[in-house]
Amino acid sequence: MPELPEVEVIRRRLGETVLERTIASIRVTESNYTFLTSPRELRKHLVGQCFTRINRRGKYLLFELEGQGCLVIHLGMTGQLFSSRALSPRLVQRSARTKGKPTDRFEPDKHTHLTIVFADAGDHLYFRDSRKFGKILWLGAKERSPRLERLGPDAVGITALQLTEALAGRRAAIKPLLLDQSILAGVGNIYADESLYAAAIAPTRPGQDLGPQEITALARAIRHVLKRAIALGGSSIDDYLHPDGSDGSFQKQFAAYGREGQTCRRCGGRIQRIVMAQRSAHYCPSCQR
DNA sequence: ATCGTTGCCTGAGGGC
DNA sequence: TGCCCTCAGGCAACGA
Repeated sequence: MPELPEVEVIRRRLGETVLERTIASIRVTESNYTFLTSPRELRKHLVGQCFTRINRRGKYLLFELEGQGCLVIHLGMTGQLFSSRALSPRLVQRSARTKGKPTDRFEPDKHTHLTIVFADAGDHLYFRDSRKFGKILWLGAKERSPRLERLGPDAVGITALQLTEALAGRRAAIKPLLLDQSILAGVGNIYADESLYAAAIAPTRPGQDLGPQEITALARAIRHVLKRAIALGGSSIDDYLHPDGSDGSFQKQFAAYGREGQTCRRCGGRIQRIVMAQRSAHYCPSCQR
């Protein structure tokens, strides 16, 4: 599930595929996919234009057209963005499965909702999203999107002061608070668990009960965990892959997430999984306080 | 204002 | 082998 590090890695690596190339056409699959901006409208804005820059806000990617606005993409749970040159056995297997026939390379399938074709006849860009939680919309230069306006400060640069202000008066547990994109933008379930582990704070602690030292430690842990994950290319579990089809490797470094029943690397205790706000939280009850 | 819950969606994996 | 069930979770919308 793409969170800030995965989205950032895609942002950095997608440049060579999409920047400064004239868009020839936009293809939509059999799609009953819900485009927040209709494909017709997207075509109107994009065809004949070039993306000049890719920005990121939390988990949102913003593909800018100089001065005109941007194509906004949120990957949701299973969204993927990759080049038609991507060679990935996993990807090929999946498209073969959904197409019901064996193929030796990726072919757009029923989950491939959008294809951006460039005029230079090089590779094109696919957006694929089996669970359809992803979002695609056009945002004009002077338009504002409530989705983006709502976002809190970007998690990778979160300061102790920002976190202190955000947590003041919050009775809810710290774990669901970290997942709230209006508090800080970019953290999802994996990195919330990993950050709380790194800061040795239990996910069940009410936000307002964290002391200054704990908040400082937590802010530092969030920044550190996210940067380290970016450096390792993100976490490839389930659907996430790089635009070229390769995998990230941060999943090999998980200390808490997905390690239920395994030994805590810090204190030798046992990692536990509990459910909070309908989501799993993994932590070590003996050293996360 | 804040908090917790629900629904959206489909593939994977377990049990039988 | 195949069927049914449950689970995964980002986010908006909802009710309390």
